[in-house]
Amino acid sequence: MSTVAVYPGDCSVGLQESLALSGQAFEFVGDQDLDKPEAASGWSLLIVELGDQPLRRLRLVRRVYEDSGVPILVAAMTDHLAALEGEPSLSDFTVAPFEPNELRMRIRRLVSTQSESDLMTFRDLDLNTATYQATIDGVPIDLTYMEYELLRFFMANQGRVWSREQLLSKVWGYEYFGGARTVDVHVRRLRAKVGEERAGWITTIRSVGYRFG
Amino acid sequence: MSTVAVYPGDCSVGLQESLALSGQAFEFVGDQDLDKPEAASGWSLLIVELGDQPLRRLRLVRRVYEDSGVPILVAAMTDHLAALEGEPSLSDFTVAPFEPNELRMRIRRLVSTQSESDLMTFRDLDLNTATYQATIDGVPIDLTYMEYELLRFFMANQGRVWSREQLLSKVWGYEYFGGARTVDVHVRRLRAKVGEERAGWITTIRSVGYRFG
DNA sequence: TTCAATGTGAACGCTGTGTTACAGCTCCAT
DNA sequence: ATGGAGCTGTAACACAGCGTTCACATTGAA
Repeated sequence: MSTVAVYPGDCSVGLQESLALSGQAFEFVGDQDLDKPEAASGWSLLIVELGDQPLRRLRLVRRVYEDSGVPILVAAMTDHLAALEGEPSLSDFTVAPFEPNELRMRIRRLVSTQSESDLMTFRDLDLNTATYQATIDGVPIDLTYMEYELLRFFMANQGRVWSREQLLSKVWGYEYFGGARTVDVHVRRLRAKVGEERAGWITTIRSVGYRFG
Repeated sequence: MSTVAVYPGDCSVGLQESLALSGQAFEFVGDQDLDKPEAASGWSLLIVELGDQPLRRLRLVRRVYEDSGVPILVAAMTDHLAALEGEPSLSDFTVAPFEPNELRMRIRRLVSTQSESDLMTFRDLDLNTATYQATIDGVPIDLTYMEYELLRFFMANQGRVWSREQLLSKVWGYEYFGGARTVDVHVRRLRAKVGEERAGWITTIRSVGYRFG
């Protein structure tokens, strides 16, 4: 599920060194691994170095991608870039000489973000600010606008106490005139929607305010 | 709609040369351009060089992305890579020294994701941008021009919420002055034409906007 | 015990959205 | 020109969802 595979097993020394320096665990794979139909199912990413067989390896890339849909990072020489043009099967590419920092970054982008979007996380609660969706353990919960905004503020500002007045001005807006009890009600609804076992994530600090996390 | 913008206008010589060699047309923009709220609506890509103000420019990147959703390519130094970690607003990045071939490739990848291929698909709905036809399960449905454009934008930019203002500027054009309710009506017409069971593909996010997929 | 602060449930009223109708417009055939 | 047909934007109305508030219950501190 989280294996980063590298092909071919005997890839260039430059790539090997950069991989080593990037601080990631890898599994080097050969042709026999790629031929197994279920091969890619355990991989979160496949890195393919074009090396001296760019066209052959590109065909390979295309096939593996179409079979498995696994993200593919191609390590190429400058001369091979033209061949990558319009190739839909590669998720990203990098050009020799391979630099550890860049490589590490590209790997993490591909591995971490299956869906490339703003994501805030607390335990098993995710908040996607691009899609305006909240999920618990992957299961979406639907929040109303204000519930969402309040939760977002809490998740972005964890660990400290916020008074009702502060919350009103920061979440509802500076110009807002309303009773402070409004906050209470929204906190209550949030607690209810995230479920009983998570309700404690929002702590009440008596006669002060609320704290998340 | 197909302008590639570069910020800052006085970017490094190395980047300028690579841009020139990459054989693409550019428009160099400054702060005043980015401050205009509808600025990015005419761009298909924004290239930002972090230069000597990495953090400030990263904030800028984040703001522009959240306002407009335009793809952003960051040109960075190796030292700045760590700051890009987990930044959802950047679509891609490249590391100095900037190489023309690589740059050109990354630009084309980003531009072409937005100006989609001839055939776009979502579930059983196909959009053939070459023939300007939409089909459900192979059966053609006829959409008016605006319905078609709206659907095309949605399919090319799935999964993220778009406010009515963003849709107006991105689908109708940045120079457009019109009531936001226009969007509602067109969304409704689209929903009606794709059929009841598919109407839910366009989700209404109350007091935010719409999301497709 | 007593009082203040907070939890809880329900009701009201407003805002945003769905829906329909229609007027202006372009385009095309007559 | 002229008529009609289709497309688009806007206004008007209806309705549902949601935020706010209130009343009452419960908790916790003095």
